[in-house]
Amino acid sequence: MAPSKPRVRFAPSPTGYLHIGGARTALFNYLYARRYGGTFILRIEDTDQERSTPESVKAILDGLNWLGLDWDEGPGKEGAFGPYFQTQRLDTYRAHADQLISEGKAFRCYCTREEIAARREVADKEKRAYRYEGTCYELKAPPEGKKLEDAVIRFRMPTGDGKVSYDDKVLGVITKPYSDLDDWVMMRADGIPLYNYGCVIDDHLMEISLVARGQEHINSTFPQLMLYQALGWTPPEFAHLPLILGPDREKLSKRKHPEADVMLHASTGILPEGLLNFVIRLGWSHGNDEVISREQMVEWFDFDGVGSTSGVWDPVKLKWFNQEWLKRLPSAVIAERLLPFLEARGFQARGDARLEPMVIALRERSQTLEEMANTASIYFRTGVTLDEKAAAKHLSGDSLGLLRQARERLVALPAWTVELLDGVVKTVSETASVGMGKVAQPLRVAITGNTTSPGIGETLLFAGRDEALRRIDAALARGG
RNA sequence: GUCCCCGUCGUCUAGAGGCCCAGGACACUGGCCUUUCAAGCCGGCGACACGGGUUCGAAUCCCGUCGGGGACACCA
Repeated sequence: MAPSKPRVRFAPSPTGYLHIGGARTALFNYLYARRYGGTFILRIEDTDQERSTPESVKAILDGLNWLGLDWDEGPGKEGAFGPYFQTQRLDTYRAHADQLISEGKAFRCYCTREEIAARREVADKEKRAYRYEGTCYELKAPPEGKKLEDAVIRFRMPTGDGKVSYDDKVLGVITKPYSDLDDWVMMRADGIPLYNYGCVIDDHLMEISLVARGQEHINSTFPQLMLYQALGWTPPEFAHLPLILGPDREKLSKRKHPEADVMLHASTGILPEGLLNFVIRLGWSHGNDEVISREQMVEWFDFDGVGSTSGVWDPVKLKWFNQEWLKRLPSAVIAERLLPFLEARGFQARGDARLEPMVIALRERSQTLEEMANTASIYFRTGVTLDEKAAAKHLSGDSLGLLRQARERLVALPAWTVELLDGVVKTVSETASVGMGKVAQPLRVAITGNTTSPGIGETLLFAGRDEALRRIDAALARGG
């Protein structure tokens, strides 16, 4: 059942950053290839002259690299089926188009866009699919006033009441009558192929065995299928993946949804593991499993687990997944990834002994690296801003006395460890016959400026001996 | 408008005729734990769009209705 050595591809057009929908398409293709020992190909569909940019190519490669979705063939990994940029394959498209024309399966069309639009309008009004119907079919030479270079190349749709259908790996059999299809443009006058054309030529020549892409492409698979037929080629399998919808229930798009940008999430401290885990659960499942590692994804992924209903982007659940990975990944790894966020806040924490313990304490209280860095900043900074309400409640009256007692024992400590630090709180509270909270809270407010933080021993440790004592003194001074 | 796809808790989903008066996760919520906040643990709320069939029996199959989304370019 499982195809041996499938060849699959991700074929983005470089017209902006890598977006979430593309990332998921890439992920599914990647996983399928990895699971079955196949090949994952990255092909750049840069035929849109107006919108394609080298910067976008870089952005897409960067995005895939950040996600860890490495390709076997494609930019930077030239294989036997290159080149992998469509603009470098123009001769190939031209050659096949010429062949199709000579066989009467495609034709040069000299009509203006206006003429086409007008006729299409008439067809719409008469409630029938637009068909080119004629005039250019039999042309052996350009009509008066036109040149060969003016002609676009159109596919000549068979007439009659035939049907095209295929068995989608996700949706099952889908059929479309010929009468719904028109004489679509394969290639522009300047020799640039259009999507449906370039895609088929490349998929076949690159020996793609399965095309997995978003459901927005369902309708374009029919003209593509007709082309395979005309060329006498066996089409690959197709799997159309459910769409990812924005909070407004519309397809996640770059224009309307900022969260569609993969690297935006990187910048807010989402881990690639978290993003991938969230995204794979949108449209794919393996029983009730939620938190899934890369290894398990590779082991479990297949298209029979892909659902057919679109999923809504849920930033809350994304963060939950992210925290799960924050908690699961080795603390050293998280520490390393946290560094840039600390640097952005002006702190050089590399090599700081407090870093890893801090990660361990903070990852249970943070959903993103950004949150973690913000909290960690409190300890790296010099001085602290006290929250008025917290100070009023915990740095007044009896609390001040307890704080002073704690300070005396703290300075006397032989070493600054969590155990000894916690011990001080315990001793002071026992001596004064009060609950530990009576001692811990004033300390906490003095150190962090607020009433919430990790355990008091850790909090003191993170601030460091000198800084902690300074903050306590400041709090004491303030309280009178 | 035409064509295509889809329709289980608010959201992501399990479910492939009896195991389901529907299970898990997020969120929300009650409690436990506790030096705070988290984390963790225990509990609660909450859905098979609707109407017809088929069947001894339907969330699961068929038809219709309604609803949602997508595609209709010399963009991909």
